[in-house]
Amino acid sequence: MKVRTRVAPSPTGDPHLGTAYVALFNRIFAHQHNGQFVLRIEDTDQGRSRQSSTKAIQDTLRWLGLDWDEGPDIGGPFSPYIASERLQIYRSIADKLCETGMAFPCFCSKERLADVRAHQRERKLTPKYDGHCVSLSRQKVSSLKAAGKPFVIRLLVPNDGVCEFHDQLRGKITVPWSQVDMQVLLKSDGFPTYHLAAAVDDHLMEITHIFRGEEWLSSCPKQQLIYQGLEWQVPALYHLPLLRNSDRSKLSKRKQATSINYYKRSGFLPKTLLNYLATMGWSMPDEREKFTMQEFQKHFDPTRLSTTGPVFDIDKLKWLNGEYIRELSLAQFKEQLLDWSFGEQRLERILQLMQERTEKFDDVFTKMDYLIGDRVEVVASQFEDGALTRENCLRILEFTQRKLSLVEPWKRDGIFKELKQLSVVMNLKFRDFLKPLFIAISGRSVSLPLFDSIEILGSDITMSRLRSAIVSLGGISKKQLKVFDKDWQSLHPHPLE
RNA sequence: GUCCCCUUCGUCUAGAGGCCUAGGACACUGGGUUUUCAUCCCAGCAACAGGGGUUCGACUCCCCUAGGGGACGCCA
Repeated sequence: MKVRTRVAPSPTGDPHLGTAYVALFNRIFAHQHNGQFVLRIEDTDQGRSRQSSTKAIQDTLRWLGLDWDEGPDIGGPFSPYIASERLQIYRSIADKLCETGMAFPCFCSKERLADVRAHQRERKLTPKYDGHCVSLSRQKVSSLKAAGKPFVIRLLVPNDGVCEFHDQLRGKITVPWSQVDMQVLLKSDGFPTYHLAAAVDDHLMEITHIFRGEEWLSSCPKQQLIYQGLEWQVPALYHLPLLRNSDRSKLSKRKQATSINYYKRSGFLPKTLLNYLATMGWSMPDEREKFTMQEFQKHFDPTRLSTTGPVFDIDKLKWLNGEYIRELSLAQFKEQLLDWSFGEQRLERILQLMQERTEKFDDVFTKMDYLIGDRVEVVASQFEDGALTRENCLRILEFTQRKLSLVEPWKRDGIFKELKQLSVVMNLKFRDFLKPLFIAISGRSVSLPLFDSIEILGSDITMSRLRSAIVSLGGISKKQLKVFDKDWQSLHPHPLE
């Protein structure tokens, strides 16, 4: 049997560990069966999709060694592999679904929908579309369209009965249709939603097996409806457990570093990450935990996949990485270390800052240490000797995180502008405002220029240092976070997001 | 709130009815090797969520409860 798998990330934000996790299993399974592994970019959200993110996803997957047989940059027999270049396809499928009565145009306003959902929540019902436009007559539809009224295409979902579908790891799953929303398939901007795009592309690209996150389990009924409406064969579905934070919630940026680049910049080897990810929810028959991708491919067996959500444990990741580091030859160690520390022009960037601040060569390395490796651990007392209270420091660190998460591109001048403006609206002297940031970023109150440092470190490391500084200061309580949220709102009358 | 999924040491996991006195790994603790540290070696700590069934026998099968997670968007 011909096996084809895919990973279909949306290019929003930083390349996520979850993407690598899912890509790994899809790729290994396809290659184990002499099949193809496809990378497809689902940029179906015009508002949030970024070109830069598409590139970042490809770069990091390649860095990990998770390269693909067909994809946006290398093409393939089912080109194009970018959703936004396939709009015509989705539209014609959506039309087809409308013609056969599997879907219908909906002219409801967002306000009305929000209203309906609010009422349903009040009455403790599952919030979903109320069927308002289901039985619009053809004449009515064409006159509304002619009048230029914006509309979406929705999937028609049965009122009663149950949906049955199959997950390879969990077996038969049944969901009452009454719980399934009449999902939008085509948005008013003419773009498909992920549900439509994924179903259509998977079919047209002849995808046979899908390994994806468990978060998609509840949308299976909708997808199955699309498949059945078109008389398409549903691919074999394997819903992998979700990677978890240490508190067992779904791995999230706020609680833990989720960006693959963070792990790269922290000095983990690609093979460590792949090996570790492979042990999340899967185990070798002989229980060995350290293995190569060749060994993984040889022994991978989806029936050994477990369904409980594994906590992503950095301690164990560090141990594994140590194992791999120690087995490097000295030459390899040297080469890889130098590339990691000074690659990508980093040394030049740093030395530019260093030269004018240097009197003797032996000053250099102690001053730039925090840009190369991890900074020293910070303690609360370091923040306390200035003009700011602990709470103010926390507020600055927290707001800086929020500000920086919106900065794009990640360049010194833009970062400066944003933070300068933040200090102004916070009504703080810039000097005072910067103090906790110097400590958080460099571990010292005096260091190389802050904004250059932040640019050189990159967003992932910067964010993690800010987060770690917040922890060192005792963290932000729920109550405090509420206060901060309010303050943040008042500083930004026109929300940035 | 509703629906769906999940439940073995703190964490990752082995376990497909008797092999379980529940095994391994990380972390932690103690000891040994080593000029220090790290590595390495040895030892220790530590779990079947609870309750009902089924069975001669349940970590393994079924049900209930509890807990955790996810989904409920013109996000993916």
